[in-house]
Amino acid sequence: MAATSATAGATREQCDDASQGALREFARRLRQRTLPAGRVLFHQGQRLGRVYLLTSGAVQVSRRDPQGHARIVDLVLPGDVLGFCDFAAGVYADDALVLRESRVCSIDPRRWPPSGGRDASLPPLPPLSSLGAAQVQRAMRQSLRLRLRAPARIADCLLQLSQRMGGPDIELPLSWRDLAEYLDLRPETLSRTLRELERRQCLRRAGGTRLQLDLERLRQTRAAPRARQV
Amino acid sequence: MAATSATAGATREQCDDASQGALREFARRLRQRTLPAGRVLFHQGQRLGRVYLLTSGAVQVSRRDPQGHARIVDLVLPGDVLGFCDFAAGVYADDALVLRESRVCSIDPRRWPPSGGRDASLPPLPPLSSLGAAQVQRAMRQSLRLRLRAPARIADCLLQLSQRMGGPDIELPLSWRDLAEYLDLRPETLSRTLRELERRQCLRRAGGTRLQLDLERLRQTRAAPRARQV
DNA sequence: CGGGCCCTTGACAAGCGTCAAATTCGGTGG
DNA sequence: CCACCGAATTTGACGCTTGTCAAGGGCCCG
Repeated sequence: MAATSATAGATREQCDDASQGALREFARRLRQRTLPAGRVLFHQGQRLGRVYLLTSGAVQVSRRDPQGHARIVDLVLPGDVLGFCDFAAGVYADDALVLRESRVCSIDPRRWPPSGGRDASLPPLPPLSSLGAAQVQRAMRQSLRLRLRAPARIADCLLQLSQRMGGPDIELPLSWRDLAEYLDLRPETLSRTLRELERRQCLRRAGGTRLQLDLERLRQTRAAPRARQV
Repeated sequence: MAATSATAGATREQCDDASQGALREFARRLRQRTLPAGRVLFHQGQRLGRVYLLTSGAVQVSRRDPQGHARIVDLVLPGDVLGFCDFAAGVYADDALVLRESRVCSIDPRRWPPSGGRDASLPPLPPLSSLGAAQVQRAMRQSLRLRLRAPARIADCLLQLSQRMGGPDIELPLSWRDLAEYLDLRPETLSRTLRELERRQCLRRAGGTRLQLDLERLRQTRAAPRARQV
């Protein structure tokens, strides 16, 4: 049972992988900029000028709630699209902050696909819409993730990170505190659950936010049913 | 405090309203089909042919989890876009089921904007991308909703329904059981929380899934902080 | 050295899930 | 029209998960 579930999870991952890989492939044919950590890509309320495609590094997207507290609503990893959700409104609804030095393609939606991308020997650049589709997928995955219990929620997030970073040894692009906020957990709960995952040998903490993951055990944790089956 | 929060919520609603209203306006210029309740719009795994725009009725989107249990991941209301998330993959990832007789515009992404829509006296039809942006917005709202406690989560959902249905008296397009599943609550919890909302005079149940809402009180419930502020 | 922030741990409480059972409701057949 | 069935909903009792509060340790930086 756990085995089949873990397999199904792996299938979903591969699907994600394919999509991200394709976007990264396309990104290679575009002009990229390198941005230092701490740079702000865009502010809430700013007029929308660009849609971004991340090829390395990490970006966080946060939104102020009515109480004025900033909530991290999205974590953008290599291969992800950023800023698309504000396309229709014409105004950015969130703040985007570069967490680690990142390489991004800055895309002007009005000039897509770019004329520089015309090369008959290569497959055509995807329509702008398919970039949007990638962002819907990410938002949907976060919705599904929030329906999991703390251990599975964390496992799903770490598995995604390991895919994008390309290996089982990763360093988080944000603090534990911010990761907790992104996963809608309290820092105390995250800390306790990590200890529990460590006890189950799903991962090892190697100083700071560095982690060594056991992908197979993490998949089992993610696939563990929310409760005893009826 | 509660007042400002409620106001901020109203602003978000108006923003949503504008976007949905715009899409509905555009939909009026397209050919529409009427679909009876129970009709399946598309199946998981089916090759993607169309993107849909709903102008009346309601559609649910569900996905099988690894245990084979269908989870309702999206509720599509008038003015919403449907099926866009599968654009890039070319295959539908979910099942879409018509809950109530609905009118939909069926959009072929390869032929957009349609030549029939060319009329110099009207504003141009929006790019396909902006339809995608609308769906990202919806997925993001569901993510934010799942971060609320049960009473606020239900209040947010009911407020959205009342907007789209155009008044404080609404009839849910799905059963309580399915609404609970959509909101990631157990039916028991939904039932108990509804009783509590009724006690607070946020709503009255008028038989079956018919409801009379007190929008102002619901906004206050939604805006109530998750916990005592530090 | 001192202060502040992040992370951790413990104790406790609240919220929600789980189970079991009662009740309501819609539809069906007599 | 009424009895009956099954599914949906409701209610109660209870327990697990997570949030909350308080306190302490480690680390960086002034």
